Amino acid sequence: MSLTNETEIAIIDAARKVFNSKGYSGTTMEEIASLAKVNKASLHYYYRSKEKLFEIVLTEACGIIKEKLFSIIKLEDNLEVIIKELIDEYVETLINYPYLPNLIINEISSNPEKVLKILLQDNPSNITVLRRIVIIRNKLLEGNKEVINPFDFILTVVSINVFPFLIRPLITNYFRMGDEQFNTYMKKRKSDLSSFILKALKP
Amino acid sequence: MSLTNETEIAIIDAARKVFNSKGYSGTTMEEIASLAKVNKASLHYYYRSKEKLFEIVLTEACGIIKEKLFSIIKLEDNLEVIIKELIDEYVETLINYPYLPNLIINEISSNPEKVLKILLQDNPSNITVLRRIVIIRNKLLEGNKEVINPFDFILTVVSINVFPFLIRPLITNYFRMGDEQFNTYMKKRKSDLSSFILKALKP
DNA sequence: GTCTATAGCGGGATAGAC
DNA sequence: GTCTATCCCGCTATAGAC
Repeated sequence: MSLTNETEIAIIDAARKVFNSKGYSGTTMEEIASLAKVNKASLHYYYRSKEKLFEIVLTEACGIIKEKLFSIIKLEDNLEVIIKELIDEYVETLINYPYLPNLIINEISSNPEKVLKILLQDNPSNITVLRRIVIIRNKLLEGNKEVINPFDFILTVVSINVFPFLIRPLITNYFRMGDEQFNTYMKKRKSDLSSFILKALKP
Repeated sequence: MSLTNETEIAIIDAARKVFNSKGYSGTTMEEIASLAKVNKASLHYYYRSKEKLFEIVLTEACGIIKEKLFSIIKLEDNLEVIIKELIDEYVETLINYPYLPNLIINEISSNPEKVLKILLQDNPSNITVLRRIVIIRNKLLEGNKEVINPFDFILTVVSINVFPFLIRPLITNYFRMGDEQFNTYMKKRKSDLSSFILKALKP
């Protein structure tokens, strides 16, 4: 699965897009093939089945989440830096990989155990997320800021960052904006959010 | 479509559940029928087609959103009361109608215009949401609290409340909790959230 | 109004030519 | 490695008995 071949890449690229907007059962191999500009049979030649193709897209998505969004925060940073980096990390990742949220949320509602398994594999103790929580807890305690528990805090930050991307089509449609405008808005929102959150944590 | 009939209700109840967890194309009429304990042909007898059945479930869901989540805030309340009520409204509604978030999010990614249309119909100027934004803006200004623009503010509050319900299966699986425990957690979180947000708004 | 049987088709998958 | 043709299952939908 080295993806050196042009056709292979074209298929995966197309698969991501279609799976993202239509979900697993909503997409047809036909549609992926036509978007990738290859023959339907080629999909099976390269990836055996629809299931396997989806598996690859899903695993890849979880990989990005693990790599980009579960990454450990540096211990030496202060809370302000940590929050800014956390928000930055999320917004930039979701702008670069816009198909991530829908893909994962869809799979969570039909196969939560599967998503959990992929997210935790090679990492059975889920060390990075737990460490992140612990580090944040310590930072909160340092400043006597423990009005909120660290899991709640992470959940809140993730919610604020991910949810707007989930309802992006609604927002862009309502305000008649394009994707670039939406991205600009989300980027601008980063600094507003971090000052909002920091203020909430002040003792 | 008066839903006086037991069978009719059983079908709709089943349809909501299946459409929620599997999405439109992931659900089969067969599955709805067996969950409702009626014959497959009865679904067509009562609702003509899968499409029409889904339409009803979707419209009903949007109706709940309009009625419960777009409702106008009382002008005379202060910001603290408004925020508490907003959060309360969301959490209680999502606990009572757990299928709402997935259903809508799914449809947003495939048919954003359709969702917008249903949400705005009988309400073309989208007056309640706009009024809510305006009221909150005024309340923010009263207290000199305008660090955040009111649309951002609404988006943040909605994100914080809705997102956890979207990843509920992940949370309940990871922490090995049941739905009741999850609901208790979300209820407890209400007061934490409102003090968190209020703090963030302090000048 | 509820059942069984079946029509009809869309879509995943494969065979086999090139 | 890429194409066309085709198989075949599963699903929506309907006909028709009861």
